[in-house]
Amino acid sequence: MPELPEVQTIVNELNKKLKNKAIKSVFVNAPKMVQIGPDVVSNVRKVKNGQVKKFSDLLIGKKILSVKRRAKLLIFDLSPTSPQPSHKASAGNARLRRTSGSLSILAHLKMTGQFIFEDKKLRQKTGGKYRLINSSNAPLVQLPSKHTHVIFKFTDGSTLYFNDVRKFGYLKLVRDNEIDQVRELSEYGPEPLNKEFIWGRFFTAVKKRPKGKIKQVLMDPKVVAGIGNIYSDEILFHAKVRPDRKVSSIKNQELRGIYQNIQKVLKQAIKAKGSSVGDFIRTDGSWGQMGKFHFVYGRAGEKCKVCGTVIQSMKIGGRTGSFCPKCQK
DNA sequence: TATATTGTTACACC
DNA sequence: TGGTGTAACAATAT
Repeated sequence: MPELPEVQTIVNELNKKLKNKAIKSVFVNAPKMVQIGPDVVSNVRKVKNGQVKKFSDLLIGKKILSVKRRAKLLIFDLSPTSPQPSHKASAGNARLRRTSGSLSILAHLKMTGQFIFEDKKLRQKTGGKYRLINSSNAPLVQLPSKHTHVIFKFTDGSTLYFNDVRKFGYLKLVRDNEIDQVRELSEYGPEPLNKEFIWGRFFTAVKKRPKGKIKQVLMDPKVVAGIGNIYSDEILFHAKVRPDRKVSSIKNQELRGIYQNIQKVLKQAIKAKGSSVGDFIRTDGSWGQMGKFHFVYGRAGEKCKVCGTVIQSMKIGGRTGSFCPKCQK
Protein backbone atom coordinates (compact mmCIF):
# COMPACT_ATOMS: atom_id res chain seq x y z
CA MET A 1 0.00 0.00 0.00
CA PRO A 2 2.17 2.84 -1.12
CA GLU A 3 1.69 6.00 0.89
CA LEU A 4 4.01 8.99 1.05
CA PRO A 5 7.10 7.15 2.39
CA GLU A 6 6.78 4.30 -0.10
CA VAL A 7 6.29 6.67 -3.02
CA GLN A 8 9.23 8.77 -1.83
CA THR A 9 11.37 5.62 -1.67
CA ILE A 10 10.49 4.76 -5.25
CA VAL A 11 11.07 8.35 -6.37
CA ASN A 12 14.50 8.49 -4.74
CA GLU A 13 15.54 5.25 -6.38
CA LEU A 14 14.10 5.99 -9.81
CA ASN A 15 15.52 9.49 -9.88
CA LYS A 16 18.99 8.02 -9.56
CA LYS A 17 18.42 5.17 -11.96
CA LEU A 18 16.44 6.86 -14.72
CA LYS A 19 18.01 10.29 -14.89
CA ASN A 20 18.92 11.14 -18.48
CA LYS A 21 17.90 7.76 -19.81
CA ALA A 22 16.20 7.93 -23.20
CA ILE A 23 13.05 5.94 -23.87
CA LYS A 24 13.53 3.46 -26.66
CA SER A 25 10.16 1.73 -26.61
CA VAL A 26 6.94 1.52 -24.60
CA PHE A 27 4.72 -1.55 -24.40
CA VAL A 28 1.21 -1.17 -23.03
CA ASN A 29 -0.66 -4.35 -22.18
CA ALA A 30 -3.47 -2.67 -20.25
CA PRO A 31 -4.73 0.27 -22.33
CA LYS A 32 -7.06 1.48 -19.61
CA MET A 33 -4.12 2.20 -17.33
CA VAL A 34 -2.62 4.87 -19.55
CA GLN A 35 -4.20 8.24 -20.17
CA ILE A 36 -3.33 11.28 -22.22
CA GLY A 37 -4.39 14.58 -20.72
CA PRO A 38 -6.83 16.57 -22.86
CA ASP A 39 -4.31 19.38 -22.92
CA VAL A 40 -1.75 17.16 -24.62
CA VAL A 41 -3.86 15.84 -27.44
CA SER A 42 -7.13 17.59 -28.06
CA ASN A 43 -10.33 15.58 -28.05
CA VAL A 44 -8.74 12.62 -26.37
CA ARG A 45 -9.41 12.04 -22.71
CA LYS A 46 -8.78 8.38 -22.19
CA VAL A 47 -6.58 6.25 -24.33
CA LYS A 48 -8.45 3.35 -25.75
CA ASN A 49 -7.19 0.30 -27.52
CA GLY A 50 -6.39 1.92 -30.83
CA GLN A 51 -4.78 4.89 -29.15
CA VAL A 52 -2.08 3.15 -27.21
CA LYS A 53 0.26 3.88 -30.06
CA LYS A 54 -0.16 7.60 -29.49
CA PHE A 55 0.87 7.16 -25.88
CA SER A 56 4.06 5.38 -26.83
CA ASP A 57 4.73 7.65 -29.81
CA LEU A 58 4.63 10.68 -27.54
CA LEU A 59 7.22 9.08 -25.25
CA ILE A 60 9.70 7.44 -27.58
CA GLY A 61 12.89 9.43 -27.87
CA LYS A 62 12.25 11.49 -24.75
CA LYS A 63 14.72 11.56 -21.89
CA ILE A 64 13.69 11.36 -18.28
CA LEU A 65 15.05 14.51 -16.70
CA SER A 66 13.97 13.86 -13.13
CA VAL A 67 11.50 11.98 -10.98
CA LYS A 68 9.60 13.86 -8.29
CA ARG A 69 6.71 13.32 -5.90
CA ARG A 70 3.57 15.23 -4.95
CA ALA A 71 1.35 13.51 -2.39
CA LYS A 72 1.21 9.91 -3.60
CA LEU A 73 1.79 10.81 -7.24
CA LEU A 74 5.07 10.25 -9.03
CA ILE A 75 6.01 12.86 -11.60
CA PHE A 76 8.42 11.95 -14.40
CA ASP A 77 9.65 15.10 -16.11
CA LEU A 78 10.56 14.51 -19.74
CA SER A 79 12.81 16.32 -22.18
CA PRO A 80 11.05 18.74 -24.55
CA THR A 81 8.91 17.52 -27.40
CA SER A 82 10.85 17.12 -30.60
CA PRO A 83 9.90 19.24 -33.63
CA GLN A 84 6.85 18.19 -35.59
CA PRO A 85 7.25 15.90 -38.58
CA SER A 86 6.31 17.07 -42.06
CA HIS A 87 2.86 18.44 -42.93
CA LYS A 88 1.66 15.36 -44.67
CA ALA A 89 2.19 13.23 -41.60
CA SER A 90 -0.11 15.40 -39.53
CA ALA A 91 -2.66 16.10 -42.24
CA GLY A 92 -4.80 13.10 -41.44
CA ASN A 93 -4.61 13.79 -37.73
CA ALA A 94 -5.52 17.43 -37.59
CA ARG A 95 -7.86 16.94 -34.69
CA LEU A 96 -5.20 15.12 -32.73
CA ARG A 97 -2.72 17.94 -33.14
CA ARG A 98 0.14 17.72 -30.72
CA THR A 99 0.93 20.78 -28.74
CA SER A 100 4.50 21.82 -28.12
CA GLY A 101 6.31 21.97 -24.81
CA SER A 102 7.59 19.39 -22.37
CA LEU A 103 5.54 16.51 -21.08
CA SER A 104 5.42 14.82 -17.73
CA ILE A 105 4.09 11.44 -16.74
CA LEU A 106 1.96 11.41 -13.61
CA ALA A 107 1.89 7.96 -12.06
CA HIS A 108 -0.38 6.76 -9.27
CA LEU A 109 0.19 3.35 -7.70
CA LYS A 110 -3.09 3.22 -5.76
CA MET A 111 -3.20 -0.03 -3.74
CA THR A 112 -0.94 -2.45 -5.51
CA GLY A 113 1.14 -0.62 -8.11
CA GLN A 114 4.86 -1.33 -8.42
CA PHE A 115 7.73 0.12 -10.39
CA ILE A 116 10.58 -2.31 -10.84
CA PHE A 117 13.79 -1.30 -12.52
CA GLU A 118 15.96 -3.90 -14.20
CA ASP A 119 19.46 -3.18 -15.24
CA LYS A 120 20.39 -5.50 -18.06
CA LYS A 121 23.48 -6.80 -16.35
CA LEU A 122 21.64 -7.74 -13.16
CA ARG A 123 19.18 -10.14 -14.71
CA GLN A 124 19.80 -13.68 -13.47
CA LYS A 125 17.51 -16.53 -14.24
CA THR A 126 16.55 -18.75 -11.31
CA GLY A 127 14.07 -21.48 -12.13
CA GLY A 128 11.95 -19.43 -14.46
CA LYS A 129 11.96 -16.40 -12.17
CA TYR A 130 14.41 -13.60 -11.72
CA ARG A 131 16.14 -12.36 -8.63
CA LEU A 132 16.86 -8.75 -9.32
CA ILE A 133 19.47 -8.10 -6.69
CA ASN A 134 21.94 -10.26 -4.87
CA SER A 135 20.23 -10.09 -1.53
CA SER A 136 18.27 -12.37 0.75
CA ASN A 137 15.92 -9.45 1.22
CA ALA A 138 14.69 -9.74 -2.35
CA PRO A 139 11.80 -12.00 -3.20
CA LEU A 140 11.91 -13.83 -6.49
CA VAL A 141 9.93 -11.96 -9.06
CA GLN A 142 8.98 -12.92 -12.54
CA LEU A 143 9.51 -10.18 -15.10
CA PRO A 144 7.40 -9.50 -16.90
CA SER A 145 4.64 -11.16 -14.90
CA LYS A 146 0.95 -11.43 -15.66
CA HIS A 147 0.56 -8.23 -13.65
CA THR A 148 3.05 -6.26 -15.73
CA HIS A 149 0.97 -3.75 -17.67
CA VAL A 150 3.44 -1.23 -19.04
CA ILE A 151 7.09 -1.77 -19.97
CA PHE A 152 9.55 1.03 -20.72
CA LYS A 153 12.76 0.07 -22.44
CA PHE A 154 15.65 2.50 -22.47
CA THR A 155 18.38 2.95 -25.06
CA ASP A 156 21.03 1.64 -22.65
CA GLY A 157 19.30 -1.73 -22.41
CA SER A 158 17.67 -1.23 -19.02
CA THR A 159 13.95 -1.68 -18.41
CA LEU A 160 11.26 -0.23 -16.15
CA TYR A 161 8.22 -2.38 -15.38
CA PHE A 162 4.90 -1.01 -14.17
CA ASN A 163 3.07 -3.81 -12.34
CA ASP A 164 -0.33 -3.64 -10.68
CA VAL A 165 -2.36 -6.62 -9.47
CA ARG A 166 -5.55 -4.60 -9.09
CA LYS A 167 -5.05 -2.31 -12.10
CA PHE A 168 -6.21 0.67 -10.05
CA GLY A 169 -3.05 2.62 -10.82
CA TYR A 170 -2.48 4.73 -13.89
CA LEU A 171 0.03 6.62 -15.99
CA LYS A 172 -1.13 9.97 -17.30
CA LEU A 173 0.66 12.21 -19.77
CA VAL A 174 0.29 15.91 -19.05
CA ARG A 175 1.88 19.09 -20.34
CA ASP A 176 4.67 20.27 -18.13
CA ASN A 177 3.85 23.97 -18.20
CA GLU A 178 0.28 23.34 -17.13
CA ILE A 179 1.05 20.76 -14.54
CA ASP A 180 -0.12 22.89 -11.65
CA GLN A 181 -3.53 23.13 -13.24
CA VAL A 182 -3.94 19.37 -13.34
CA ARG A 183 -6.78 18.71 -10.95
CA GLU A 184 -5.06 15.77 -9.32
CA LEU A 185 -2.27 18.07 -8.25
CA SER A 186 -3.95 21.39 -7.58
CA GLU A 187 -6.35 20.10 -4.95
CA TYR A 188 -3.85 18.47 -2.63
CA GLY A 189 -3.12 20.00 0.73
CA PRO A 190 0.38 20.80 2.01
CA GLU A 191 3.29 18.39 1.83
CA PRO A 192 3.88 17.32 5.44
CA LEU A 193 7.67 17.30 5.12
CA ASN A 194 7.95 20.72 3.48
CA LYS A 195 8.24 24.10 5.10
CA GLU A 196 4.71 24.94 3.97
CA PHE A 197 3.37 22.48 6.52
CA ILE A 198 3.24 24.88 9.42
CA TRP A 199 1.46 24.27 12.68
CA GLY A 200 -1.03 27.10 12.27
CA ARG A 201 -2.17 25.92 8.89
CA PHE A 202 -2.58 22.34 10.06
CA PHE A 203 -4.46 23.47 13.17
CA THR A 204 -6.88 25.54 11.11
CA ALA A 205 -7.48 22.82 8.52
CA VAL A 206 -8.22 20.19 11.15
CA LYS A 207 -10.38 22.43 13.30
CA LYS A 208 -12.54 23.21 10.28
CA ARG A 209 -13.81 19.65 10.61
CA PRO A 210 -15.00 19.50 14.25
CA LYS A 211 -17.39 16.63 13.65
CA GLY A 212 -14.93 14.52 11.69
CA LYS A 213 -13.11 11.58 13.21
CA ILE A 214 -9.42 12.36 13.50
CA LYS A 215 -8.25 9.36 11.46
CA GLN A 216 -10.46 10.32 8.53
CA VAL A 217 -9.34 13.94 8.71
CA LEU A 218 -5.68 12.89 8.65
CA MET A 219 -6.32 10.76 5.58
CA ASP A 220 -8.07 13.60 3.74
CA PRO A 221 -5.56 14.67 1.07
CA LYS A 222 -6.84 18.23 1.25
CA VAL A 223 -5.82 18.55 4.90
CA VAL A 224 -2.38 17.06 4.43
CA ALA A 225 -1.04 15.14 1.44
CA GLY A 226 0.20 11.58 1.41
CA ILE A 227 -1.20 9.99 4.57
CA GLY A 228 -3.22 6.78 4.18
CA ASN A 229 -4.38 3.96 6.36
CA ILE A 230 -1.00 2.72 7.58
CA TYR A 231 0.49 6.00 8.65
CA SER A 232 -2.67 7.53 10.09
CA ASP A 233 -2.81 4.53 12.44
CA GLU A 234 0.85 4.80 13.37
CA ILE A 235 0.80 8.57 13.81
CA LEU A 236 -2.20 8.39 16.12
CA PHE A 237 -0.59 5.66 18.18
CA HIS A 238 2.50 7.77 18.77
CA ALA A 239 0.34 10.79 19.54
CA LYS A 240 -1.66 8.63 22.03
CA VAL A 241 -4.99 9.57 20.42
CA ARG A 242 -7.70 7.07 19.48
CA PRO A 243 -8.53 7.06 15.76
CA ASP A 244 -12.28 7.50 16.34
CA ARG A 245 -11.95 10.65 18.44
CA LYS A 246 -13.99 13.59 17.16
CA VAL A 247 -11.85 16.57 16.28
CA SER A 248 -13.91 18.76 18.60
CA SER A 249 -12.83 16.62 21.59
CA ILE A 250 -9.13 16.87 20.83
CA LYS A 251 -7.11 19.23 22.99
CA ASN A 252 -4.67 21.61 21.34
CA GLN A 253 -1.79 19.84 23.02
CA GLU A 254 -2.93 16.52 21.58
CA LEU A 255 -3.26 18.01 18.11
CA ARG A 256 0.21 19.44 18.48
CA GLY A 257 1.43 15.92 19.24
CA ILE A 258 -0.28 14.61 16.12
CA TYR A 259 1.34 17.36 14.06
CA GLN A 260 4.80 16.51 15.37
CA ASN A 261 4.32 12.79 14.91
CA ILE A 262 3.21 13.20 11.30
CA GLN A 263 6.70 14.42 10.51
CA LYS A 264 8.49 12.04 12.86
CA VAL A 265 6.74 8.88 11.64
CA LEU A 266 6.96 9.76 7.94
CA LYS A 267 10.65 10.58 8.20
CA GLN A 268 11.36 7.32 10.02
CA ALA A 269 9.42 5.40 7.36
CA ILE A 270 11.37 6.98 4.53
CA LYS A 271 14.60 6.07 6.30
CA ALA A 272 13.37 2.47 6.51
CA LYS A 273 12.50 2.56 2.79
CA GLY A 274 8.80 2.17 3.41
CA SER A 275 6.50 -0.50 4.78
CA SER A 276 6.20 -3.66 2.73
CA VAL A 277 2.54 -4.21 3.42
CA GLY A 278 0.51 -5.81 0.70
CA ASP A 279 2.35 -5.57 -2.58
CA PHE A 280 4.83 -2.82 -1.93
CA ILE A 281 8.37 -3.59 -3.01
CA ARG A 282 11.21 -1.27 -3.92
CA THR A 283 12.39 -0.66 -7.46
CA ASP A 284 15.05 -3.34 -7.06
CA GLY A 285 12.44 -5.86 -5.92
CA SER A 286 13.41 -5.75 -2.24
CA TRP A 287 11.18 -5.11 0.76
CA GLY A 288 10.99 -1.94 2.81
CA GLN A 289 11.77 -2.32 6.50
CA MET A 290 9.25 0.00 8.11
CA GLY A 291 6.86 -2.85 8.90
CA LYS A 292 9.16 -3.86 11.75
CA PHE A 293 8.42 -0.54 13.40
CA HIS A 294 4.63 -0.71 13.15
CA PHE A 295 3.02 -0.46 16.55
CA VAL A 296 -0.61 -0.91 15.51
CA TYR A 297 -1.20 -1.18 11.77
CA GLY A 298 -1.87 -4.77 10.79
CA ARG A 299 -1.39 -5.91 14.42
CA ALA A 300 -5.00 -6.35 15.56
CA GLY A 301 -5.16 -9.27 17.99
CA GLU A 302 -1.47 -8.98 18.83
CA LYS A 303 -0.06 -7.41 21.96
CA CYS A 304 0.82 -3.74 22.18
CA LYS A 305 4.60 -3.34 22.07
CA VAL A 306 4.40 -0.75 24.83
CA CYS A 307 1.88 -2.08 27.37
CA GLY A 308 0.95 -5.61 26.27
CA THR A 309 -2.74 -4.87 25.80
CA VAL A 310 -4.33 -6.59 22.79
CA ILE A 311 -4.52 -4.27 19.79
CA GLN A 312 -8.08 -3.69 18.60
CA SER A 313 -9.46 -2.74 15.23
CA MET A 314 -12.61 -0.96 14.15
CA LYS A 315 -14.18 0.39 10.98
CA ILE A 316 -13.82 4.12 10.58
CA GLY A 317 -15.33 5.62 7.48
CA GLY A 318 -15.40 2.19 5.87
CA ARG A 319 -11.70 1.64 6.57
CA THR A 320 -10.06 -0.59 9.13
CA GLY A 321 -8.26 1.30 11.87
CA SER A 322 -6.11 -0.35 14.55
CA PHE A 323 -5.22 1.07 17.94
CA CYS A 324 -4.18 0.23 21.47
CA PRO A 325 -7.13 0.80 23.80
CA LYS A 326 -4.81 1.50 26.73
CA CYS A 327 -2.09 3.68 25.19
CA GLN A 328 -4.46 5.77 23.10
CA LYS A 329 -7.04 8.00 24.75
C1' DT B 1 -19.34 -16.97 -4.64
C1' DA B 2 -19.33 -13.31 -1.33
C1' DT B 3 -16.24 -10.42 0.77
C1' DA B 4 -12.42 -7.48 1.80
C1' DT B 5 -9.20 -4.38 0.18
C1' DT B 6 -7.81 1.50 -0.51
C1' DG B 7 -7.25 6.16 -2.55
C1' DT B 8 -10.08 9.16 -4.52
C1' DT B 9 -14.14 11.17 -6.27
C1' DA B 10 -19.23 11.92 -6.63
C1' DC B 11 -23.15 13.13 -4.61
C1' DA B 12 -27.06 13.72 -1.43
C1' DC B 13 -28.17 16.04 2.62
C1' DC B 14 -28.23 19.41 6.25
C1' DT C 1 -21.95 27.23 0.65
C1' DG C 2 -19.40 23.96 2.58
C1' DG C 3 -18.97 20.43 6.00
C1' DT C 4 -20.40 15.58 6.53
C1' DG C 5 -21.28 10.97 5.55
C1' DT C 6 -21.92 7.40 2.50
C1' DA C 7 -21.51 5.04 -1.77
C1' DA C 8 -19.21 4.05 -5.76
C1' DC C 9 -15.33 2.52 -8.49
C1' DA C 10 -11.30 0.25 -10.17
C1' DA C 11 -10.00 -5.71 -10.26
C1' DT C 12 -8.41 -9.46 -7.89
C1' DA C 13 -7.25 -12.99 -4.21
C1' DT C 14 -9.02 -15.79 -0.97
